[in-house]
Amino acid sequence: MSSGGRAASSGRGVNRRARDGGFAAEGQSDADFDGGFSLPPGRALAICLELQAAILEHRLRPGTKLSEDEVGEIFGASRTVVRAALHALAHSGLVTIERNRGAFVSRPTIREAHEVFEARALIEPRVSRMAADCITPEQLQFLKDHIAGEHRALTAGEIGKALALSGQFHIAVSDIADQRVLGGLIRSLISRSSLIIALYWKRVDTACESHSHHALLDAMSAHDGQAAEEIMKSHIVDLHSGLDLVDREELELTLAEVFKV
Amino acid sequence: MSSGGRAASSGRGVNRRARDGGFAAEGQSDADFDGGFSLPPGRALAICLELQAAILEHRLRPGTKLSEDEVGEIFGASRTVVRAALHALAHSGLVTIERNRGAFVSRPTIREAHEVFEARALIEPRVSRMAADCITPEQLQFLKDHIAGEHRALTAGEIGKALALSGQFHIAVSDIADQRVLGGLIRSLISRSSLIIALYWKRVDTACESHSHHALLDAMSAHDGQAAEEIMKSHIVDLHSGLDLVDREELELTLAEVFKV
DNA sequence: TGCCTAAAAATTGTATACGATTTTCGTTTG
DNA sequence: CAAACGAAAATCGTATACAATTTTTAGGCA
Repeated sequence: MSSGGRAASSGRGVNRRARDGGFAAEGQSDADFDGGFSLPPGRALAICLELQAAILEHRLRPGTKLSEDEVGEIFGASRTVVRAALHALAHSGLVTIERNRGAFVSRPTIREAHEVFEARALIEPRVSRMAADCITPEQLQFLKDHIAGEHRALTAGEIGKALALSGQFHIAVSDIADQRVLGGLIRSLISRSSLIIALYWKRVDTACESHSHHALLDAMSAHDGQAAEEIMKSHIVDLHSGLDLVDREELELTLAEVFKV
Repeated sequence: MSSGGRAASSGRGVNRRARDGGFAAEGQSDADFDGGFSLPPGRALAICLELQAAILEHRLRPGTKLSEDEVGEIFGASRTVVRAALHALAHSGLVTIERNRGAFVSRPTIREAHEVFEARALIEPRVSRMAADCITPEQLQFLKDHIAGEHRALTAGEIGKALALSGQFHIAVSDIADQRVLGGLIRSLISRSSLIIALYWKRVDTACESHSHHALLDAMSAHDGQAAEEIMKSHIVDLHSGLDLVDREELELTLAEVFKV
């Protein structure tokens, strides 16, 4: 059901009252994890993360309808909490809500696709440079393991999972740079990138992660900010040019089929 | 409200069903206007915009508690819709929600303040350049009128309103650049900037808008993208350095006092 | 057959009710 | 008198019920 373990978490939340308003929590290891949604922990967040994972792994395709009743039945929650989850996803851009019509997995337009990758090309190189300047050996190892995980998923044929991990790599980099504001923006852009890739990806085979991510890792291990910036820039430009940005119709499969009918 | 002409667009909402998912509406004159929140039009959106305006005009100070019952009573809505509004504001960063404790106007930390203005210094100059490249005479006039409005509010002593208008100027620029993705990011950053200014502003007198905004206007009217980029960059750096980023306690006034007791 | 109309079904929007958690405040006790 | 305890009040989290809107479907008519 839930993603993480959600352990006991003893005396947290005692003296971090209103002081740190708006800013993500301090020590989020795996228990409560906002995930970019500004939601208090609870079932709504859990459903959010579950749906987000499904969308990011391309198990839910853009355009799929997310009926409140249907989602509620699948996750055993009432419409109230499902609505909160869907609204949160809508704010993050993964879902589009139309009045009196319901929620759908967003279908980014071609224009938005261009803009998203142009925005990433502007923001992420800067963050990569910052990450390269301050990365620790432990973080370096973490990224190395992460890439290994990507590779494993790819060779196992789980390309949806591999793509999701590829996105998480970029998020991990921004976490290392310890830039929470830019990190939040990047998170949002990467989520939308996942939808764009689902719709407009041209060549599945392309080593979208391996080479560039490895090169970035090398630059970062050498603390070469300049190189990291350039590599990230060209990496994103490559991703952008790897898209086939033309209209195309698609058949949408229903929600129940995704979550093991 | 909106930036440029952006005409009527007659039969809207008919054949833009799921096709343009996730992307802000096309011809939003002033009726339905998402305002950055991905909410369907309705009372929740109305309350959102009302509260946002109050926060951006510094009539609601950071730290103020936004009780669901109280907000509901003030706007004549049930807690259900108020909750949706508060959650939307939370996602935009203006409000912080703590489980079982309620919603508060966010109190950005000093660190977040730095990051927000660094992010703006990265993104907005680029957008300014794009706007300078494609601005039309009508849009130029619109900005000119906008600045006049700022000046009017300032001389009338309505400094909260003046600051809000100053933020809207930056949003108008990004609308002119016709960059919706970057525009959305900028919107979010400017909202948070307003909170930061409310908390950490040093000198109220400083002509935070007049000079820089005028200079930017000149550059744009000459379609000098390079100059526009540099002016915006130094403008934001100026704003950043105009902050007094140290901790300070504040007395928070209640919600009812703001909306005419 | 094709199209328009209207009733029925499905789905979302909103309000209200109840349970869980937190906060407050009065009382007790060392 | 101060600190600690506990009950009452306030507030949020969630479920359910009803109203409004949309979509679908059945029927009638040219």
